[in-house]
Amino acid sequence: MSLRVYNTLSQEKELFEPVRPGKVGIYLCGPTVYKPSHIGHAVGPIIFDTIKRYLVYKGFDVTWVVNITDVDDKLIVESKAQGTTVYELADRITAGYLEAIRQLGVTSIDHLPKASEHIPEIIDMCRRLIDKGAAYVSGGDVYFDVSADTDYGKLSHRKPEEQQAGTRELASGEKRNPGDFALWKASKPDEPPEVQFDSPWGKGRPGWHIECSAMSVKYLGETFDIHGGGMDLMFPHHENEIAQSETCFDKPFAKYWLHNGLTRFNTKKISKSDQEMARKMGELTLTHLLSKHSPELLRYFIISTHYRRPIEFSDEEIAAKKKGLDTFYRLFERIERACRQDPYQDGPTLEQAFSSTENHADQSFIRECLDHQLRFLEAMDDDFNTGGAVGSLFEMATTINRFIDEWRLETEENPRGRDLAMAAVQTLRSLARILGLFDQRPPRAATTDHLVDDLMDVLIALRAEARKAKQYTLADLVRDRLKAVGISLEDRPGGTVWRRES
RNA sequence: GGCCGCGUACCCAAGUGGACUAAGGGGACGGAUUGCAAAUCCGUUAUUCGCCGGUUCGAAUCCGGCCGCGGCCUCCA
Repeated sequence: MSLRVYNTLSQEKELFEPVRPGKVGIYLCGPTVYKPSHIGHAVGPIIFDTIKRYLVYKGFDVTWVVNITDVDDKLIVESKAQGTTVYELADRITAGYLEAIRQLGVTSIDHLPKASEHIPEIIDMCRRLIDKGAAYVSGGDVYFDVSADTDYGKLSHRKPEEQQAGTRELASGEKRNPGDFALWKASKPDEPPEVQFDSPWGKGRPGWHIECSAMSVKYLGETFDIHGGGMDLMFPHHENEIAQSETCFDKPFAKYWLHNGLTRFNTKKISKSDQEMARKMGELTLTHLLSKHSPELLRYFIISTHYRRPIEFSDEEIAAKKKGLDTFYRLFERIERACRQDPYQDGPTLEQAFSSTENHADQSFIRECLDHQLRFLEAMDDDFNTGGAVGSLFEMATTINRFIDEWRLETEENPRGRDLAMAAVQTLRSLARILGLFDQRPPRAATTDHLVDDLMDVLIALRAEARKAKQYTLADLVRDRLKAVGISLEDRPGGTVWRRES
């Protein structure tokens, strides 16, 4: 099977072949850390974490870089407004961002370079561009000369002269062309000292795009495989990165450009600065969402749609997705009861344990599960189609549930059947882990107070007595009252189990 | 105005030239199971993929036009 990825450069799906055989370099544009991260900021990290996991699964040696932009106009404005320093603000926001994505299972980032820690590299790159005649100094600023890049616009498929360039007034009488962009910005007198760096052109700070070019070269080389980011970054940010880097090194920059769709609320892009969005922003913040929903649910919500498609965020949709996730949690609980083994403990998969079985009844179950596995992998090979992959996990869950039903594994001793079912669950988990799901048992929503467990045992025992005596009114009363306080009872073949609804 | 993306059932969402079935989830309805529920399983819920044309033996899928929604061209994940 071969991996195909959609490349924004060519606007079609291409066969994925890394620049250096066996090795893959990925650069993802991270946040500018001036305000708390929102749900949209989590999409890139979650998708690319999944992409890296899949590439590693396929045997590639992957290096993944996510930048932190901590020197920028917005940070200067915001830190002043808050009466703090640029770095205090940046550190605080960065910490919140990293903690949020860590909770969301984004664990595979290799480097998290900060712009402020790469000033020498940035200055060096500016100097090289000036030496090449592709950039010019003007009043302490350094601008990239867009006309020096003959194929400028190839990523976003637009020509600079066709844009509404006249609308952009900026304080840039010094630019030769309206399309030229700042590589280096001269410090203004009122700017905080911590963002005034020495340079050959006087005190100043990096422009917006240059840090990505400088840092990607440092960690991934002049040419690397995958560059990612939100679709809103295609122009001008990514376009300018290409212009700088390719002009500087005379080599192709990133081979594949992957752009994720934007998260929307009420059909509008989250982070848009209108009043309605401003009012809603607090609720769309990662910190707030993580206090309301489990990280696994948020990750599953994002992963259940193809990454290029825009996602509409709503409480209704989150609630619907939660019910889907519960299907898997219930299956794991069921397996645990039937097999008296922890399904979150890694064990042999079907392929590992039952590759050559003679039993006919076993064979059809194994074949069915492996067929779902194949579908999962085919979906992932098709431009990381996580939505399709999730679908095959549901089908595998149904297959396993049916097997448990048909073989009555919950009530009848059947060691072989239980081994098969457990191995199938391990197969499912081995795939889900590529998506970053079901790696660990989700923490119990309730308090872990043993008194609650003991009291529930008492109630269930009393209700069992009532049922035995056919006092169903009483038995149902217990169940209804518990339901009202958020506890549901299930009378299963092996006994009554209870669950706290969260 | 230019460039880009999206439009599949009640909702979410795969599929992007022919097979398998237009996946899967939520919801609703019916059945098995259950004392009744819950959970689980089985079945039903798109003869049709925004609209109109075209190409083709064959189109949700390719081409053209139109309509609707959104993004970018200024800071954005």
